[in-house]
Amino acid sequence: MSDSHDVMGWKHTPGDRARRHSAQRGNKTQRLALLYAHEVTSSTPDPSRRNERSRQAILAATVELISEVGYERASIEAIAKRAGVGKQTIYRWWPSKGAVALEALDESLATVVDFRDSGHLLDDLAHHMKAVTQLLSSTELGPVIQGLIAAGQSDPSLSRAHLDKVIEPATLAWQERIRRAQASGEIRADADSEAVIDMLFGAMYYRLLLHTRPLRPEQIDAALHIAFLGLRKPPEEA
Amino acid sequence: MSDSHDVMGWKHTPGDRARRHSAQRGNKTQRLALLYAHEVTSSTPDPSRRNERSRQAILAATVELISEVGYERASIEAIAKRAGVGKQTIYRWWPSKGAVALEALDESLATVVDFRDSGHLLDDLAHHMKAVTQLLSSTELGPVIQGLIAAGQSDPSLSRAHLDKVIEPATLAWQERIRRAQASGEIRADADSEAVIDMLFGAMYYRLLLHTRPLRPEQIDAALHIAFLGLRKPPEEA
Amino acid sequence: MSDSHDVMGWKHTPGDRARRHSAQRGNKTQRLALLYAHEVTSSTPDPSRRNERSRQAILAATVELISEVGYERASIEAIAKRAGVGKQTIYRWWPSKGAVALEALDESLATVVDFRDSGHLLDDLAHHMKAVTQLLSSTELGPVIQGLIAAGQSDPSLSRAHLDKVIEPATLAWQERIRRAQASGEIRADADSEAVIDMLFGAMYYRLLLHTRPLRPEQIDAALHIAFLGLRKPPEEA
Amino acid sequence: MSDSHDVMGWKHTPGDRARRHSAQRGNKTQRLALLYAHEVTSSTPDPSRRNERSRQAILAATVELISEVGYERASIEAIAKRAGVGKQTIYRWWPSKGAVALEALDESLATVVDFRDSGHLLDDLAHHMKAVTQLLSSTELGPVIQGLIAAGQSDPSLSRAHLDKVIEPATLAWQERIRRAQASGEIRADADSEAVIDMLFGAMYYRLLLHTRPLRPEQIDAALHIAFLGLRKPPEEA
DNA sequence: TGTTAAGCGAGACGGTACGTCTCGTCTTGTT
DNA sequence: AACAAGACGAGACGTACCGTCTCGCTTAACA
Repeated sequence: MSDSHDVMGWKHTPGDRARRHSAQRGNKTQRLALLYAHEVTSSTPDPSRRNERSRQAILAATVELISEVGYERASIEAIAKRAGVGKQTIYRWWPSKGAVALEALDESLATVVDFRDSGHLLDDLAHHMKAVTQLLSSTELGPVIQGLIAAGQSDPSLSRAHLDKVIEPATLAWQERIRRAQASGEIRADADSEAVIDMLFGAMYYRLLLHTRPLRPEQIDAALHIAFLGLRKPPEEA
Repeated sequence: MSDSHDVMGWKHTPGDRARRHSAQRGNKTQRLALLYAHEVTSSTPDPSRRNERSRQAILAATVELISEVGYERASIEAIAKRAGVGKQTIYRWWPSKGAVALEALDESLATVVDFRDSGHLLDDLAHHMKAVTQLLSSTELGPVIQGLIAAGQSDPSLSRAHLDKVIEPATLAWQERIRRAQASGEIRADADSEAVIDMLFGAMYYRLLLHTRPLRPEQIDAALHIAFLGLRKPPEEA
Repeated sequence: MSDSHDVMGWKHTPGDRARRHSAQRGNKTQRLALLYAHEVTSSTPDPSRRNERSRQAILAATVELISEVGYERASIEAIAKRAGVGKQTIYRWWPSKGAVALEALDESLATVVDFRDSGHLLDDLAHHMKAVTQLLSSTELGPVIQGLIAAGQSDPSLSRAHLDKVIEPATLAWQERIRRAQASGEIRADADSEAVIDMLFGAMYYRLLLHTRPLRPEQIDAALHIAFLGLRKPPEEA
Repeated sequence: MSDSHDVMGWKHTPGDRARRHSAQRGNKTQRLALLYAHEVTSSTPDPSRRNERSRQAILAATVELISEVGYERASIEAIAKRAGVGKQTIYRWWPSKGAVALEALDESLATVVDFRDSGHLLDDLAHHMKAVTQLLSSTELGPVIQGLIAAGQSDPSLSRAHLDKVIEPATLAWQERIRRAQASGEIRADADSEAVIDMLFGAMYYRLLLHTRPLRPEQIDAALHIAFLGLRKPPEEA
């Protein structure tokens, strides 16, 4: 199971690797995995023999290079050279540059983006969205994310993986949070939670990808202001 | 002036071409342009001698190829071959594949997207946004737009040109329209018109580019519903 | 005809190129060739547009590199770099490193090896074989020839081309010469001319390829001595 | 001494292995060898622990693969896989593919080629050369020998080993035999025995390596006919 | 009405990067 | 410690396109 190719073409499930390295060698999980060994194709590499040092060097080199020369011009060849690694070591574990970039992003992300429930939806949304804004504008990961989305336009499996690992975990959590706020009467009940997310996150990504204006935290406040009060003329002003 | 390179690197101003072709050959405007010929670099081509048949063939081949094999895999080499044209004829008039795609998009666009003012902002927005949704989801131009935005992530001049020709004309018009609605008291006055556009258009592009869910007209209604009423619990429900 | 692929996979007949360059542009031969243009496949390059400077640079770089680092370690990549040429320019005109080496050898050969008929077979053979010996021992072309024969062991078409262009023209001429000497009564009539060539040339190539002893002109005299007198004990000594 | 690297880079002297296997494990010869162990580098493997089954499998797989796909395309990787052996097991005991092929050839050879002295030089030469011809033309070992000589062009130590193990034992023996025939008056005394061998063996290898014509036993007779009688017109015919 | 200069179709060119292959070494766990 | 297995750094392979260039040809504007 942990060895089989996933939708993205990855030859392993990156999460398993982390678990492996945090566990004792030769433990039960390891032996269990061997029972499924017959399921894998002959060309599938063995994640338990993977060189963690190389993996880290590749991920680091990827983020560095992309932030230096941009996503497009960061070739796999250059990444390998910078990481002091053979090209094949990249191709062995990832199906494309995008997959490497996504894993690099994923690793950096855990610590960056939070999710908290203070009981006040708007405050929490503002806090989260400002963190995301900062991430998207950052010199390091901003270009990685832009490049990832760009590459996703012509690589459905990369787009899918990006959704699964990065986008949906957050959006689904927020949709759930919104539905709870509707149930508790904190906000109106007839709003489509998915549409709310599309609008709030969309506003950020629209600026990021269309380059209309620079992404700024103030934008978040303006957006939440509108989302909360609505455009309709307030009755008391009538 | 019509011959000088613009921000995108175009060797002509596409608009001039249209004007040229609607005018008689050899008229005064033409001759005037030649007076300025000494200002341009020696390699600047003469738009008055351009082969319109080739230009159309290139634009058509570009849209066809992109919709068939995707933006990335539609190489300039393949476009030239499909159009029955030499590569140099493309490089002579456009600086990049993206520039060709943008011009192709621009030509197709005029007829597709409208802008009307019925006096009812929400209705007009809904009408426009549904037209845009249809465009973005279309088999022909959808991939062109996606590819254009993707390419824009690593080509600022393309992104700029896309903004100038396609995005901003619409968004600026809508921002103006919103401000008029605020002035006339149709909607509340304290909403940032730019943020409104970011949210509404962002909601569409977010789905288009992140591939969370297919773009649907119903989504537009849900978004406008939220934008108009807001999330705040209506006082009468309290 | 002159444009079609030959046995070796060459995209042209090298000889034609020479003729082309010695002729006036746009002459009859040129126009005639166009009549046969429909015979060539779409991917066949057009020899009349070939860059002679590049061709010469490639051939020179090939010989240089091979004599410096040996045939095996002279990669096409390194040849291209040394010649200041794109790899594709090599692959466009030759099917393999061996083909380049063979053409380089062929061009150098014309001036090197002679064929003369003084009326005295043994003298002429000695003269020719010593020239060949010198060639095979030379620092420049020796390694090219060794490499060519080595590569020919696993590339039949290269071996074939080597035979056609270099080996057989000489051996067939000598076989014919031997037969004439038999007819004229200069040497005995019952010797198989082909076997004679195999033995004389074989003696040189045997040393070259098996590395038993260095190739030396004296060896030629010893071989011809045996070939002429034979091993049989002369009757007068009995 | 038996453990030290030889010219070829072998980590053992193959002959010792044979001796070892014919002896009881742990006998005196074995223990004696160990006394010299300190002379060898730390990475030198211990031949007494060598797995003979693997060695045989490797040699067999090598000959098989080469005869199936040719020398060039028989990679060490493929040989290891076919032999059911780790790559390191090959690299531990041989310095190159050629060394493996040579040992495989050497083992097969003992039984194939004979050397006899019936007192009639020409007959014995004919017999031996026809056996060699058969060997060189065989589907199994022919390609091995061709490949070995080809590889020898860019690997002097392989060429040297080939000479030492295969070529020179035979040629030296034949040179000696020829000298005896000269001493006994069986053939003329002024022929260079080395040149005779070069011519007779060269005739076979020339055909093998240059691919002028298929190797045939009849060729041997023609060659010996010439070598014996010589080309000179016999006086009695005058 | 012939001259001439630019656009054109075609495609060769010097390059870069691709994704694959094999090399010879290194690492891991088994025998 | 040799072994089977195979990951690793290295780098060449042959291909696909890039953007520039050069070649004849066609096609106007001018002379």
